[in-house]
Amino acid sequence: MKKQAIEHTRLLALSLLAGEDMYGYQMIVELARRSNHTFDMKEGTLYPVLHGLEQEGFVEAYRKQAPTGRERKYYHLTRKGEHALREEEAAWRRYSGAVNDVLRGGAEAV
Amino acid sequence: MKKQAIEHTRLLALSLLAGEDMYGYQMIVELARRSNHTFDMKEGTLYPVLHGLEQEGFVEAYRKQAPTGRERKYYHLTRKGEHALREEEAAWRRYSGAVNDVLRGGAEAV
DNA sequence: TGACATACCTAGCAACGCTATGTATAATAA
DNA sequence: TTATTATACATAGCGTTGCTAGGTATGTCA
Repeated sequence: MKKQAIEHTRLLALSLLAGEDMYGYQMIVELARRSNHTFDMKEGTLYPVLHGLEQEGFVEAYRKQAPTGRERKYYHLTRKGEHALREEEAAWRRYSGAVNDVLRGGAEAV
Repeated sequence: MKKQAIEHTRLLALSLLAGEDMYGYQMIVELARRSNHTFDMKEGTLYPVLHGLEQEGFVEAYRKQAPTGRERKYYHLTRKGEHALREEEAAWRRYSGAVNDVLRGGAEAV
C-alpha cells in the first residue's frame, strides 16, 4: 500500500483543529461527538500524535487559563498544518474511493 | 478506536473473492486494476492474510492446474466468509462515514 | 474527605503491513 | 541455448501505529 496511507489519527486531529483551537482532552470529546462515538480515541494515542504534529510545525501549542482557573494546552493549526490537512484529505478521498471501487467489484472505466 | 477497526487488507481480500475464486497473485493484479492502482498490495502482505482467513474458515484453498500447465492455489469464499465480508463492509461504511462526518466538521443531528 | 471528572504525559506491548529474501516454473529475449 | 523476466508461492524480520496501563495533578461535588 504505497506508504501505509491512512494515518487516520493525524487526519482527524488536523481536521478537528481546522475549525478552532482546541486542547487535547477537548479533541477527544469532540471527536466522539462528531463521529457519533464511532471514534473513541485514547489519550495514549492522541497526545503522542499531537507532539509529533507540533515537531513537524503543523500545529503550535500555547497554554491558556481555563475559566475554572485551570491551565490547558491549546493547539493551533499553522499554515503548514492547513496544507498538510488538505493533502491528508485528498489522500483519504482517494483511498476511500478506491476501497468503494473494489467493493463495487472494480471500477470499469477510469 | 474500539478495536483498530479497519483491517482493510482482509476486507479487500474477501471482497475480491466474492465474485469468483482467485489465486493470490491474481488477487494482487486484480486489486491494482480495480483500484486504479491506488492499491499495490505486496505479496508479503497478502499471503499471510490469506493463510489467516483460511485458518478462520473464511476461505477454502484448492490447487488447480493452470492452462499453462502450472499449478495454482485458488481460494474460495465460504458461507462464513460471505458473512464476514458483509460485516466488514458494514464496519467500513460506518468507519468511512464517521471520518467524513468529522471532515465536514461534525454531524449535527443523529 | 473521598471520589470522580478533568487534563496532561510516557513506557511498553501488540497488530498490521512492508521489506527483503528464498524457492520454483513458464515465457520471452538475446 | 542461455539469460532474463514474469509468474506464483512463502516466511522472517522490522517499523509504524495505536492501544493498554500506569503515573501526576487539579478542580468539583457529595
